[in-house]
Amino acid sequence: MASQRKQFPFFDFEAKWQARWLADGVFRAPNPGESGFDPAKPKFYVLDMFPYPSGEGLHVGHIEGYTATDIVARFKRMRGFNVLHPMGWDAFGLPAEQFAIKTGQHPRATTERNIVRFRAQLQSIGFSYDWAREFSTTDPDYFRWTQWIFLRLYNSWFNPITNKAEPIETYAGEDADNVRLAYVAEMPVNWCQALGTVLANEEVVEGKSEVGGHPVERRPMRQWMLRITAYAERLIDELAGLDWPEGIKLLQRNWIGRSEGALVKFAISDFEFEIEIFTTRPDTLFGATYMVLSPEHPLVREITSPDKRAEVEAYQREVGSKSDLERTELTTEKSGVFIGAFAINPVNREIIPVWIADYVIMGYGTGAIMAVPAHDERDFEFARKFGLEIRQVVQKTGEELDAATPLPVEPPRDAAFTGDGLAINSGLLNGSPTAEAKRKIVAWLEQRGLGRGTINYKLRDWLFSRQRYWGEPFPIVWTEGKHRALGDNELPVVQPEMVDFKPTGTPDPPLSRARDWLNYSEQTRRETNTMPQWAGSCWYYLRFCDPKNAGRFVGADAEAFWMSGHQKSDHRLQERPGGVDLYVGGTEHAVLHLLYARFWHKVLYDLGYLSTPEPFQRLVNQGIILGPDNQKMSKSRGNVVNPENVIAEYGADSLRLYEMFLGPLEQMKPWSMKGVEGVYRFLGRVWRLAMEETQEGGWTLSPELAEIELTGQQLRVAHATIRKVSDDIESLAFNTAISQLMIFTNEFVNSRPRPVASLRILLPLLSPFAPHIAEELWEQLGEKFAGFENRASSQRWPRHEERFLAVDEVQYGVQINGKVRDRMSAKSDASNAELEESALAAPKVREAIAGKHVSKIIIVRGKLVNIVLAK
RNA sequence: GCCCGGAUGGCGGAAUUGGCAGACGCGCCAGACUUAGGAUCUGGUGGAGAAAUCCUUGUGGGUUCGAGUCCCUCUCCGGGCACCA
Repeated sequence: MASQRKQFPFFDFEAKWQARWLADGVFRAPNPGESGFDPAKPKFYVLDMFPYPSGEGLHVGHIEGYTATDIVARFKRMRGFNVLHPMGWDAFGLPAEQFAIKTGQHPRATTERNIVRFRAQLQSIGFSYDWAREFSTTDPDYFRWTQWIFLRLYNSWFNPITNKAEPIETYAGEDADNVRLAYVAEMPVNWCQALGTVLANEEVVEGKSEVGGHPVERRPMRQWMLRITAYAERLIDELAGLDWPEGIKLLQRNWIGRSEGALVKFAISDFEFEIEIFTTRPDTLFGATYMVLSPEHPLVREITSPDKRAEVEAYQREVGSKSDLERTELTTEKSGVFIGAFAINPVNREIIPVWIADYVIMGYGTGAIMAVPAHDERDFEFARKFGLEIRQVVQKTGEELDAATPLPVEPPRDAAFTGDGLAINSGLLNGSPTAEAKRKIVAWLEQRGLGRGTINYKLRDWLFSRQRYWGEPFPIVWTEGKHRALGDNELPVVQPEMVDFKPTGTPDPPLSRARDWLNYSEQTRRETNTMPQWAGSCWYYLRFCDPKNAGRFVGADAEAFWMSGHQKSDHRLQERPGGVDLYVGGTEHAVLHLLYARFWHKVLYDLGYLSTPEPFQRLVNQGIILGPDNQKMSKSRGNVVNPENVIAEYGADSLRLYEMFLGPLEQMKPWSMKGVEGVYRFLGRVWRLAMEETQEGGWTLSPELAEIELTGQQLRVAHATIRKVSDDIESLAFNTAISQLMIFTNEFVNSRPRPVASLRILLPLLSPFAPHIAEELWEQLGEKFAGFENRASSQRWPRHEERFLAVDEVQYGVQINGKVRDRMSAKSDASNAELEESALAAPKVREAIAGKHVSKIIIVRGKLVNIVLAK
């Protein structure tokens, strides 16, 4: 294969154009106020999820998303937009640190080497990034502002009255430390001994670390937390206005997990205590036959009866020693212990037993529930196992309910009924449908101060500290056990140079060994945790707007321009909500990066630093590219396609084109080398539209080229192509855009002489997809023909004209009872009566309808005539 | 278990959103040019059948003049969540 002669000399011109684009700064996007900035052009911000520069280099999955955005960026530029299309590096993280430990090199050194490789690879594919905006999250000039944003979080609180973040000075309560958006808490966290760090829930898969598969245990530790829960409501509500895939919105909604319900207070018999429970089914209060507390619930110690104490403590120990893995594996078998206490049901003063069980968890709601076994599956299972009463209080609608003669109702035997129905056995609620019963009982509880309606969220606060070296240090110092923020003027806080940055094997972070650095002053020590990798990616899209700004995280003018919501389309001024106009990346970030970034963005917006409430207006997820064997690409399967090999064999344009031709962007699809050859041959045909091979094996302009008019058919194809390619790029349907470019090329391949004008149309259309070959042919043609000035990539995008698309004869299908029986052609302006007439005259139709009665005729103009026969 | 998404020729995929299923590409077959073809070009190519014709969008039903597209049932594949009260 390697010896095969190339269809066109991509190896000569691809690198040449890449160098020229860079040297001439063709894709520089000047900011407002800079020279070359044109305020008349509307802005378009098209962003990739920037990569973690691993040692593996770029893979084909990166390139899929990056090519898609590059096509859009190039297209929008040609359409007259100010296009912001940046690239950078998300370079903090565990792999770099682990690799550094293994090889004994500093993570900064290996990171920099990986960045050089990634940059070279991206440039070898011809992406039109504005490289002047490149940065890495590991640059002190960048993470100084990451730390600065952390200080904004630390120095603000969420005011529930205004429903937004405000400076901490506006908080009138006692201890501001209780409400800061960044706070310290002692809590059980995922500790991984082997990695020597805590991990976020998302970094733990089935009880093991996602990286390396090491065991993870729960351990209470003092950690930094971010109060993302304060934004739960807005993070859900404001999804509505975003142009995101519905699936991703749903994923975020489920992750945040909003549920409406009520808090209800149960008094404890013989104690002063009350226990508050959360329920989504207050309408079933009359069916509560026992109560369950989480084993970790603080009141358990207070109300357990002396004779149950030993048993209760044993159960607590047993649960506490279980890993999350064991706890979830045991979902089938319920366990629990009666603690010898009784609660009083506020609606009927009934005395019910209080249990503890690990199916109630401390982190959700109040860590306590009322159990209604007849109408909750878990309670049902538990009640059956321990022989507790099951009392039906909701009747399925459809079952006849006789209000006069209530109700010897059989308790359910095999399953709980969890649906909506009519309340029964429920005092004042009897006969009410579920929704109404909920309203009634909540009002009843609120009147008596026994409870209230509320909304609960699954979302937890974000564990924000890691015991690592290779991350952003916190701009925090500790004096006598009190934390305090450093001043903005003390940023950046840079990690000390360390030779040994291995995990300590204890919860003490590596930075705790940096003696000199650690001592901020005589009395004061630095915080030694570092931030998680997500920190840097929470705001990088903002920094891209103004990456060199030394005085602010992003200049106000630059932010207002690139993140603005006003967007002038070609035809009219549109009001849009603003933010990044197109953001492309993988689904794996659906609930992590994308949620975290929205949270930070809203805080900064609330505090007046930003002009828009949401960062990413339109989001698109590219589908995974599978190996040729239809399996996920992985080294162990040996089915990984290396893009470097593809470029060497077929060129960068073929690689770009193939990844886009493969199928719809958002769909999962397998790689095929044969497919690469297909688009490669197509580019060869494009090349030969303009070029002819010489005796010596070089290339010269084709002598067939001439300044002649396009035929009617050629014009029709050309303008249909302009229209389809334009529409398809807007809707990111690149595969069909490319097939239309193929149709165009096939139309002209055999025309001799060949109109040069065809290339004036084709090359600009092709240039977003295959920019190198388009530039090269444009330049070659300019040697001899007029109308090939500048570069293909800087041409105005062609416009189609409807008049060239018109045809005067249209083919119709003629159906009988919906089945095609014949075809006919008709003038495009033929009347319906004429169409009917000629359809009925079609030979096969006459045959078929002979002796039958035509009951009606349906005409779809331009498509078909359907003759319906009476039965 | 629950929630999303998907299933169309030998293969990747098209189908203006209810209107002639299979665009474009791969593969395959035949031909042209050629010392040669694993280059290029031309033609053919959903299945069955000699043909007329019949069948065909995972399964089974329904709505409609007309269904890949809408509704219901089931099967399989991919992803997410997983005692969230």
